[in-house]
Amino acid sequence: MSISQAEAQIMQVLWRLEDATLEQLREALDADSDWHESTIKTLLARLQKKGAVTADRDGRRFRYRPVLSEAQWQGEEARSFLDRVFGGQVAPLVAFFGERGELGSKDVAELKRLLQEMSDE
Amino acid sequence: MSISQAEAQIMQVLWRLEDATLEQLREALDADSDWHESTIKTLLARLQKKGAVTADRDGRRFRYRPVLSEAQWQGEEARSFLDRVFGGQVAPLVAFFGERGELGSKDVAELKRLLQEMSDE
DNA sequence: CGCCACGGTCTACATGTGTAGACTCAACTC
DNA sequence: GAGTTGAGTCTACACATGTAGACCGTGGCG
Repeated sequence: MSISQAEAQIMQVLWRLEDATLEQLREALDADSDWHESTIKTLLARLQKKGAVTADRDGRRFRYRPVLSEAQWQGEEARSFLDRVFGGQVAPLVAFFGERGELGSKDVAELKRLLQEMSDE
Repeated sequence: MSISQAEAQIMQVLWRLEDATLEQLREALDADSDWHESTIKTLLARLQKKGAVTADRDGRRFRYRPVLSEAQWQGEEARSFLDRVFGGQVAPLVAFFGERGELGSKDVAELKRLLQEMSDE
């Protein structure tokens, strides 16, 4: 099952903190979202139901821990995005950004370095 | 306004054919989807409402033509995907696929060529 | 020992989306 | 000229999602 955008925001925090209580989540999310506590609770419940996080009792509260890893999620998202929008190929995506001049020379250099590394192995 | 996944499938056909009647769409879509005619009609109506296609009368039927271009759509999708999943950067995406060994040597070569071109300009 | 607060669960509701039937209107056929 | 047929419009409905209130149970405080 795939997780929604709002759910992913919760996951981002969990990936960063490794695990967290509701309170920690509330604090962490306070910065970039203005969700009510209730909303966070709902999203957590949905994530549990989807099997993306587990909740282990820790005293009176629960400690939420990601089950779905960030890399796994990124992989799924990237795959479905590329398939949907760029026919499953990475090169056209890069070409696309290149053509639009959205890759600065620094990005180009960085990418070259990456590719060099890859072909060295 | 953004278009949904099913709507994008309709657009794919329109981008390929430049413009099309309902019948042509039905035929073209018959291959990869098993939508009822009604569904196609609904999606077309929604796309018109969103301003992504126009319908010009051509005799008794309408000729649908894309307003939203494929490149525009790809750009929006790519931007939102990268922001959401890879912090807005292309390099981490490429690195990600690289690490997972999902880039064959041919892909790497292709990407290198692209980058070479870019830095030549 | 009873109460309160906080965490957790249930319920709710609007909107978008996938999917499709029902209805209508104009044009081509006989 | 009237009926058929296909194109287009309206209505419908289930499910996911974003957002949030109501309620409930338990542990810590006084």
